[in-house]
Parts: sequence; structure tokens; C-alpha cells
Amino acid sequence: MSALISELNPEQLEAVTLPHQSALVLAGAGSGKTRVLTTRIAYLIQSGQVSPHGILAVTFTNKAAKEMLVRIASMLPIDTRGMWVGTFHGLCNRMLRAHHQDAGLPQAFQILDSADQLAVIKRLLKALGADDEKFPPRQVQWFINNAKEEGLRASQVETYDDFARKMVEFYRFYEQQCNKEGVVDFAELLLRSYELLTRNEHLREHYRGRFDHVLVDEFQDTNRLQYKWLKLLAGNRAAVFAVGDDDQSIYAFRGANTGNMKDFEKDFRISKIIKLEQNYRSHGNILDAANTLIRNNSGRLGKNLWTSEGHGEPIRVYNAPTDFDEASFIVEEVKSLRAEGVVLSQIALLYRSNAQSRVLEHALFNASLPYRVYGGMRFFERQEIKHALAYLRLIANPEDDNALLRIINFPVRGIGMRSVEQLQDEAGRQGGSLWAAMGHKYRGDAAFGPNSGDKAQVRLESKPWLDKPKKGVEGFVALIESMRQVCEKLPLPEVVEHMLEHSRLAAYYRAEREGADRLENLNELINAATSFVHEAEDDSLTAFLSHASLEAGEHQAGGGQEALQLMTVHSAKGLEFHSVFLSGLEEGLFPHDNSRNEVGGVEEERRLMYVAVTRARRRLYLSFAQSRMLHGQTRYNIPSRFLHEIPDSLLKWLQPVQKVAIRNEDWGTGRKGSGRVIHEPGHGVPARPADIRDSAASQWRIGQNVTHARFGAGVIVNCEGHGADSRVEVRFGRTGTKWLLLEYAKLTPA
DNA sequence: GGCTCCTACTTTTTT
DNA sequence: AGTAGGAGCC
Repeated sequence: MSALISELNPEQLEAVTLPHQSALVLAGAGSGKTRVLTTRIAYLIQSGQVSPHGILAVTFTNKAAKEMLVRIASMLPIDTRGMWVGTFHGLCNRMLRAHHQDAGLPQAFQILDSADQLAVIKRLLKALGADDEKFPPRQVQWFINNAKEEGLRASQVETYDDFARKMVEFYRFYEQQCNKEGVVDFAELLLRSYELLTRNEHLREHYRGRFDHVLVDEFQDTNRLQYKWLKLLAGNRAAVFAVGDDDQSIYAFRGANTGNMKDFEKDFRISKIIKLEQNYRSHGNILDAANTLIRNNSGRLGKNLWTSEGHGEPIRVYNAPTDFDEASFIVEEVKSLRAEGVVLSQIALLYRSNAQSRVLEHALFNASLPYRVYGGMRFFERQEIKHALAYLRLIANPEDDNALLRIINFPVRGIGMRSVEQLQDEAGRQGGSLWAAMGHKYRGDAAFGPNSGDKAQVRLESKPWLDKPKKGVEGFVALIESMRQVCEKLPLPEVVEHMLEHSRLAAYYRAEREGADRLENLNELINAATSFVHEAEDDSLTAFLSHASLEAGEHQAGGGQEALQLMTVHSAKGLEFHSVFLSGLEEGLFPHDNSRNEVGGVEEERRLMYVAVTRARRRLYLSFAQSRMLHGQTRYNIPSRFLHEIPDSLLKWLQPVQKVAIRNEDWGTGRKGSGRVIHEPGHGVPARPADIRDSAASQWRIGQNVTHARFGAGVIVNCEGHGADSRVEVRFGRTGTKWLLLEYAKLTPA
């Protein structure tokens, strides 16, 4: 016991050993948040206050959940598999599987990811003859998910105009469609689970009786529904231990509600908030920068990070003429860091938006520095994997129209648009699924239905259809039926293998010229199934499909190598690195232009900046470029306001080195082309791109930083006219872009 | 049914 | 700049 808690600081100790009561822990970046959470679980169990059975621990990402389980397992010699530790969605899925009948779901209900959901909505809108100019599918999707995340069904959404009424109508049809197919989207997992507990008193009391302690990680990221779910589950008995950091709330844009922290204080009668402010990660200068920065936000719960370690190095700032120069600066610095012995995997290149990675990748590629970009296409979202999963879904649940439509004619088997439309009409008439419509139409001449399995089996053995596949709908029905038969008897990896061959998916990609990678991914799917069977408690096909939907991000290829880490600031949350490069610190980019019009947008951007800064342990680089290629256009930006919010005393401005990268002919020829950065040490290569022209009034140039008496700092982005008519277009930080007559506007070069 | 061309889009993202 | 998805043509 004492070993568990001996190395905790007083606040951590207080949090870990708190008696049975609800508590809010404000845990700053690097303050040992995960450690406190897991140690508390271990402490509660080891001191006999609760059995593993009585613990419910919730996180947002699978990665965090896994990390939690690993840490608990390292502290306690218990089997963690029976514990309810997981993501909101994972736990709700678990609950709904256990009570699928009470929840009104088929046993093998399938989970739609965002792309699946969008496909269902598109199909629905089309069937309803909706004008997709007026009602873009994405917006409908957004509307539905928002409503669900507020805990509202179509019948409960209040509408004040025709547009909203139309949206609600789509929502209602969407609900019906999902119910018909036995599929649920992500938000539905939460909402169903919530409704199940609301309606079913017996179950509610069962779970309330079971969970003595509910622990929540990243509490600031919970949405309204998740909060309601927690409240419902906790009841009056359970102690809810919520850990979060309002300063690291960066997901308001997708429904996270920091207000939950304040509600929590009230609803759970929290008498005392424990603050973890001692930081074990970063040196003083980095923390001071983060603290001063975040103080510009209003309505914070308030917290100041400190460290017992020294100030460390100053924060390095680099002002680059162009994004290319910025990238080559970073490359040079990375090289010298590596020479100093910092391993590449401990260096992160962070940026606000994914589009910024390209120029960095290019420079890294040319410098032969290994790197890994996070946040690309996920394994389970790849086209070929989606196809394969669609077959598997049909095996598990043939009513899944979405899956059926994806592969009814892939690989092609002569089912054209017309046949599909006929089937859809038929399904519409029957009010059932497409599969049911097929059965209706082909009953008698094709193997179909629960009792026709034997027939299919005989057919399969006597005349293997692989040699002579039946075409058309009849062939498709026979194919799926035979797969369903065969798969009942095989272990999961062999089911996948069988499906890949007999669906002819494997053959299709084997024949495809560029299909090698896809084929490899399909093989990887068999591997994924194999390891799933070894690791999971439940190794059924349905469980595997849930895993594929809920943990799509987990299965990322090519991890572990010694490589630089490239990612957005969002995906860096929770991670730490020896050295961090934060590039693109420009107004319009970070803070992003689009956030300026949103309520609280800039404050969220500032929290994002706070997250970025606090990722660095020892060294932090901040850089910006005066001109940048974005969406095919050169943009001229002024330095980010966040840069000015960090005290100058913490910063060290680096001089532009005499090595300047210029673009040559090859530069834009693509990632794997022969593009090359030319280094010309000591040569006076002009730092500015060649496309900058002198304006009429020659003292002003495009790209020049200027100051305006009223609008403040800006940068000239365009100019026109001669003599007294000369006008310049200036982009200012707050005011946006303005055309100014040089004769009147009091501009000073900055 | 599949290919090519054109257009529209481009903040952040987990489940 | 780059790409994804749709329309239209063979």
C-alpha cells in the first residue's frame, strides 16, 4: 500500500486517498493526472474499499483506456478484464450488447462510423427526393448528431422554422431506417444506453448498485449527453471522481461542454476542488509561457503550473520569410538536436491544420529524415477494408442495407442500378430491408431464409460456385447464404479468409495493377482478426465488428520506428516530447480565421496553443512565416497574437541563418519526386520569393509589415495604382483585410 | 461498367 | 496545390 502512494505529492495523495465522495480534480498539463486516476483505482481496491467489480472508469480514447488498464495491471495482481474500464462508447456498447432486447436492438446490431452514417443519410435524402443544395447531407448529419448529443429524439427537438422542421423530419426517417436495419451510430450508443437506464428501473438499480466508484478522465471534454449518462448511472450512491483541465478543453467545436465542470460542482455538491498544479514535465520557462498565455482567457476555474526544476532554456522563436524557409530551418535544427543526442521520436513537429504538414514532409523527405505523420487515413477506414467489413457485416446481420449496398455489385456481378432500384422499391413496399426484399423476390429459385441453409449447402458442395459463379441477385443471395453457413463453423480468422476468397475481393485486388497495397491491407485484416481472437474476451464476429467500428484508430501501421513525430496540436494532446517545434504561428492560421467568428473561438484557439506549448519538456521552438502557400495561393500573414502574449523575457529570437532554401524547378513535383532543397551557404540568395513586385510607391512592398495608427500591426498583401491614387491592401490581425489609400492612411514600416 | 474530365472543397477529430 | 466526388462519355 505505502509503495503505491509513497511518491505522491500532497495534492496527489489527497486526491488518491479521498474518502467515498464525489470530487473534482483540476489537473494541469503534466501534473500526473493519469497517475492519480490509476493509483486511486489501485488504492481503492487494495485497501478493500471496493472490488474491481464496483469500479467504472471512463475515458475518451481507446488509447487512454488501454493505458489505464496497463497501469492498473502493473500496480495490482488482478485480472482487469472484468473491470468496466473503457471509452464512453465502448462501455455503452457493452451495456447494449448485454441487454439488447431491453434496448430494442437485434443481438448482432452493427455500429455505423461517421462515413457509414453519412452514406445512410445520403441514401435517405435521395429516397425522400430532398434538395441536397438546400439540405447538404453533412449538415443533416451534423443536425442529427447534435440533437442526439443533447439527448434529444426527433420528437423532442423544438423547431421554430421550416428548415428545422425539415431537419427533424429527416432525423425521424433516419431513426426509422436505422431501426429497420438494426444499426446504431456513435451518438446512438450513448443515447440508447441512456434511455435504457432511464426507462428500465430494474437495470438502473442494478448498475447503480454495482458501481461504487465512477472515475472520469478528461472531464472537460464530455458533452451534455455523456454528463447526463454519468449522472444517471451514479445516482445518489456512487462517488464520481472527475479529473479534467478546463484550460485543455479543445473540443468545444464537436460538442464538448466545459459547463459540465460547473454543473458537476453544483449537482454533486462538490465542496472542494483539488488542484494539481505541480508540473513534472516541463522546465520553468515553458510553464511560464503557458501560464501567461492562458491568463488571457476569461472564466477559467483558475490554476497556475509550477515546477521545482529550473527555468531551462529560453523559448526559441524564428521568423521565416516563407514557409519553405521555415521548414528548412526546422530541418536544420532537428539535425543538430539529433547530433546532440536527442532521439527523433522525442521530437515533435506540431501544426494547427493538417494541410501544413506537406511543406514539412517535403523538407524532411529531401533531408532523408525519417518521420511519421499521425492522423492520416485509418486502417479500418480504407476502402478495401470497408468492403471486406461489409461482407462480414452481412454475415452477422443481413438486414444491414448500408453494408449490402456497398458490396452488392462489388466485385461486379452484373447487378446494375436498375436491379438495385427495383429492390429498393420492393423493400419500400414491404417496409423491410433489402435482404428481405431479395428473399421475397427470389424465394423458390435461390437458397434463402432461415430454413434453406441445407439446400444451399448441398448446392455449394455439389457445384462449387467459385468455378462457375451465379450472376445477378440470385448469385448474390446464394453467395451470402453460403458464407453464413460456412462461417458458423469456422474460427474468426478463417471466416475472414473464406470471405475474402469467396467474395472474390482478394481476386479483384490481385488483378488490379495498383492493388498490392490493398491486398496487403486485406491480409492485415486477417492478422487483426487473429490477434483479436487472442486478446478479446468475446471472440465472436459481432464483437470483432464492434471493435473495428469503435477502435478504428488503434490499428495504425508502421508505429514504433525511430522517427520524427508530425501531428496537429489536437492529436498531440496527452503526449509529451523532449523538443517541440510549433510552426505556422500566424494570424489566420493559429488562431485560425474560421474561429474568429465563433463565440469563444479565439479562447479555444488559445487553449489549443496552451496545449501545444505544454507538450515540450525541455526545448520549444515557435516559428512563423511571412508568406505561405495555402490552397494554391501565397498568403501574407502577420505573426500570431499568441506570440505577443508570451513575455519577451522568455523568448530568444533566432537570427535567420545564412542558409536559405529556394524553390527550384523540381520543388513542386510531388512527394516522391526529385525535388531538392538547395543549400547555398553564404550566398546572397534573396530571402523573398521572386513573385513579389515593387509597388508604385516603391517604399511599400507586398509582404512588408506595417503599422497603422488605428488598426495596429498588419502586412501588405496587395497594391495597385500610381502616385496619389496608390492603394495598398493590408491584412490586420483583428480587423481583417482593408484597402488603404497611401495618401491618407498613416502607415509606418514595421 | 468503367474511364476521364471537371468542379468544389479545403480547422481541429474521437467514437 | 491537391483531392474527392459527380457527371458525362465510350
